[in-house]
Amino acid sequence: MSDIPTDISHDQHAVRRQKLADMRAGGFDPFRANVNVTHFSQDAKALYVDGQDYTTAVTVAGRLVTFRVQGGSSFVKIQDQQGQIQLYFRRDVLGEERYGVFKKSLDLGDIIGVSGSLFKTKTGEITVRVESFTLVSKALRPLPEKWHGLSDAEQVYRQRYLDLIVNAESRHRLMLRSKIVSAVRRFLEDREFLEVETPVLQGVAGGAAARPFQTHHNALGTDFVLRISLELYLKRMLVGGFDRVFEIGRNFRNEGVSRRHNPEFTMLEVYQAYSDYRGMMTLVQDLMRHLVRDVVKPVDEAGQPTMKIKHAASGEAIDFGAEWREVKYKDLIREATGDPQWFERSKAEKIAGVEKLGLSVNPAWEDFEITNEIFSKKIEPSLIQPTFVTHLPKELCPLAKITPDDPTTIDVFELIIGGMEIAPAYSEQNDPDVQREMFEKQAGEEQQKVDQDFLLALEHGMPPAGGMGIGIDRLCILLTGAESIRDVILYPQLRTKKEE
RNA sequence: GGCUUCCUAGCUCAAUGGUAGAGCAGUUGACUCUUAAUCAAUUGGUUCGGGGUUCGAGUCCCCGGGGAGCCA
Repeated sequence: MSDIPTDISHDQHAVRRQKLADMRAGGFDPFRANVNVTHFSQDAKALYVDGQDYTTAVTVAGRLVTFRVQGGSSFVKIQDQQGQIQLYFRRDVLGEERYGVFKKSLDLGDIIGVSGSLFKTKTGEITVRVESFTLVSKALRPLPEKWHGLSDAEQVYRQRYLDLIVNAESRHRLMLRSKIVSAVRRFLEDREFLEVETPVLQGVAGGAAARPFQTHHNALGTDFVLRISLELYLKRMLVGGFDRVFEIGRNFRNEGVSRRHNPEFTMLEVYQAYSDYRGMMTLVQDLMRHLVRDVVKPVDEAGQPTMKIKHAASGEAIDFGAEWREVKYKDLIREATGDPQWFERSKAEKIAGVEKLGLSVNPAWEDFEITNEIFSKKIEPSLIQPTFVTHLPKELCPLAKITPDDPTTIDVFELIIGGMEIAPAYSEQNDPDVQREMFEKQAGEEQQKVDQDFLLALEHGMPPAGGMGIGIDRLCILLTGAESIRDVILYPQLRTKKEE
């Protein structure tokens, strides 16, 4: 049958191709076969009634991940979306010929469907005793090592499917991401938020300060940029009378790649009319606690439900259940510099102060940029427990309302968890004249970057509103205890490999 | 973009500048309740690519490719 010349016996690809060729020569082509699956693996196991062996029939399918042949009986495991299930093949059940096919033509990695009945083994594992099986896809390439899995980072990212097959942690983490996104949708829909979709191709990259990707539309003869933020189009929805809207979508920023940055990343933005930044505080806290309690469901050492998740980078346990700290930006700066009069200091004094903290700044920077260097380099990374930083300097964001009793700050918060910015939120600026002034000041020489169409929309009247953005990737880093954004993105951006 | 570091069999990893090895996987055989099954035998290498130093390079040096970490 499988007459494999010894000179290819070392080449697993060649051996598998030979097995496929033999099968086809024998009249069976796995790539033309299929199976009518009745259950996923765990659902099938749940059907088993204790003491009632061989009474429940199931048809399950999946990838062969364990292969243990011992003469006339064999145990194998297949893996599907729900996990693994053990199968028991016996010569006296299947007959000499089919059992021979099972032993000779199947390999680890093949995808098979089997029909049989459930029983429990001596060691207590619910197993399918196979009465018939079909190969429905031949794996021509071998799986990575069964015990250590795949650990080469490059292969994990470039061939994520292999990582998902052999690394249970990755499978679990990336499935958890799906569940988190789904739960965010349901949470918002339950509160009457409408999900909308706004343009990715935009004429002006608004809503944030970042370098966009450029592209071109041939038929329109127009240059476009890929969006860097969802903000300005969602606010137009508020003008249009959609009072509670959100979008979960991809943003693109043409900047560095790091453990916390991927050029394309997923943002959630939420806008709620007649709310403000304080309303967003309640919303995000409720959302995050819901995600921890009902989706991530962490347990402590004793196996009891907890609201704490271990922060991979610091090893500290982040407690989502405890009261979240709220602190003003300026107080954090005064605390970090040990200078109660920091904001009254001259620029030269500020530069000296920043350098005393071991940071270097460009003397051409504005005062607020110098101060903000302390925030982003010293303060932010140290805020591991959930912290609302409020009343940021107005220069940091042109889209928020000025604080009524302090014209130098804005009514916003920045939620920091695990040393990362997770969610900024504002009381949204809805005064078209103030907004125009802020935009023009920010654009400076580049007035063409002002989104005039958005300002026109504001002139039609936007209700007062609270708005918030949440970086979904970073949220997933936190909630899954991942170390890098690449661990929560299925296909993180890598260099394309050049052919020799 | 800069600095540091890594790239060895399908996978996970070894190898003072001196004959490239192991485990898993593969191949052949034994084995009808295994759990990283076990037992016996056995195949498998352009050491990322190119150049250099050396009697001799996986190892040292240079150029290039890719990954990771830190920085910008």
